[in-house]
Amino acid sequence: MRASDRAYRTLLEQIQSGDLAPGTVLAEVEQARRLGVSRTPLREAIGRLAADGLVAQASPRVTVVTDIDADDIRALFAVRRALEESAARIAAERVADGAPGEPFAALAERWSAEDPQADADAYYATIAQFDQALDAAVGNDYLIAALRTVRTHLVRVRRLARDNPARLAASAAEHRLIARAIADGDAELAAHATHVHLHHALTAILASLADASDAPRVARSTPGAA
Amino acid sequence: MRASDRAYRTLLEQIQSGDLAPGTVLAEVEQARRLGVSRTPLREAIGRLAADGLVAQASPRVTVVTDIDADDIRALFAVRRALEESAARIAAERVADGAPGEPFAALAERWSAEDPQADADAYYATIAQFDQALDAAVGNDYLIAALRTVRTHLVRVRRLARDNPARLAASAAEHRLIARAIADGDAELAAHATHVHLHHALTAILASLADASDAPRVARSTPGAA
DNA sequence: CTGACGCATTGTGTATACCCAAGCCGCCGA
DNA sequence: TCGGCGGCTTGGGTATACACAATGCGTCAG
Repeated sequence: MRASDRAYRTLLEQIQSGDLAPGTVLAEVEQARRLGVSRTPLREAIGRLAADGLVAQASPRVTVVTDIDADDIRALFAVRRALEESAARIAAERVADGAPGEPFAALAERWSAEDPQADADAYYATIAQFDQALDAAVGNDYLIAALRTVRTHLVRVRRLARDNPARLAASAAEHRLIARAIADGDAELAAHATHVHLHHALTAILASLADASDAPRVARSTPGAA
Repeated sequence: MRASDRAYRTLLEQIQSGDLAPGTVLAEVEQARRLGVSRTPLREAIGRLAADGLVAQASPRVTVVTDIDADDIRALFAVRRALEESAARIAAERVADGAPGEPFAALAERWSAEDPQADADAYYATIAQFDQALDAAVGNDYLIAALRTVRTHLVRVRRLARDNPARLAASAAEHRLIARAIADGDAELAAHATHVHLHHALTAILASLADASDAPRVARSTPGAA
């Protein structure tokens, strides 16, 4: 693998996981030394992160990890709603038009069979499979690229708002409906179920954020509302 | 301005204008020499173009200008529909919620007053102003970034499909309705009028493409159907 | 004559050196 | 003592040198 790819993946992971907190300054020489690559591939990695919106130029000389607040999450979900509703609708239409619906039927089965107590990691792994099936079903590179950007940011949002088991179970049920609708070729239901799911997801995330600001963690990097 | 920015702008312009035809191989040393910059900033420019989807790695060693066909245009419009309908709806909602609607009222006026015989350049200049007003009204950086990518590709699509005066006049009327709906804060009308406009635009473009393949230009870079 | 192997060439990936601009600190003058 | 100016330091932008890998062509063997 190329050094620039390694640098990108490493920085992406560390930003998404919060190891590199929002506001952290990414100096080229320092990061290059830390990641064991030279400045040239590191610059390319930072450029890609900037294109993703995960870092930004605070001033002509300093690049910082971008922050994400409740307004960002609302804005992100507005885009997500637009793209995922379309994706669900198109996928269902294509299934109705003869494309294979088995992957979605299988996922719907997974979500009904799966232990609702399963941990968040298993849940998100299944979500990733669903996303992959959706991408394959829509077969639209432009849409996939746009969704990829949204998902990149979404990883950070999920970290900000830890899910509770009840929400996870409800979310699984919502996804079961979406997957079933796509498998059945019901475009309108797939789109509306997606809308409903995203509404609940956004509500839960914002509520979780409000809780977190009421009882902030120790060693919180940003001052918060407290 | 930075050398990498100059290289990016120049290459972007030349790809969008067709000076660099689809399939053209972009070798680093050759392009760096041609644009009068060194390989380092040129690599950054090519990287940005790759992120935009305007160039792609055909093989590990060759980067080529991507092609765009009827299927690409349909895929692009699927994304465009999702994003612009949302943008129009959100803009109208925000106007209804107290945001200034004057820019859209002024644009609606422009489109009703404007000479329907006006040339395509003037038409697209007004469209650009409308896009700018829309971006400002929605105030959603994630949505704006996604729309920016779509518009980047759209420039190439417009070049492929030369517009006729009748379509330009009809399109102006469609935009007048959209702008009025936003100015009036009518979100549903704004979204549906956008949907209708994009349907007509896509239909006209595909028809124009079909005409063009019936009577291909001389010196056409790709063999075409003829 | 054909196919495979090896060498040469070319171009990308990476490292590094140089240059310039911006920010900061200290000094001087008011 | 405070404000402004100038130099120094630091870091990003660019150019270039070097290394490696892939591709293409030529040659040799079957």
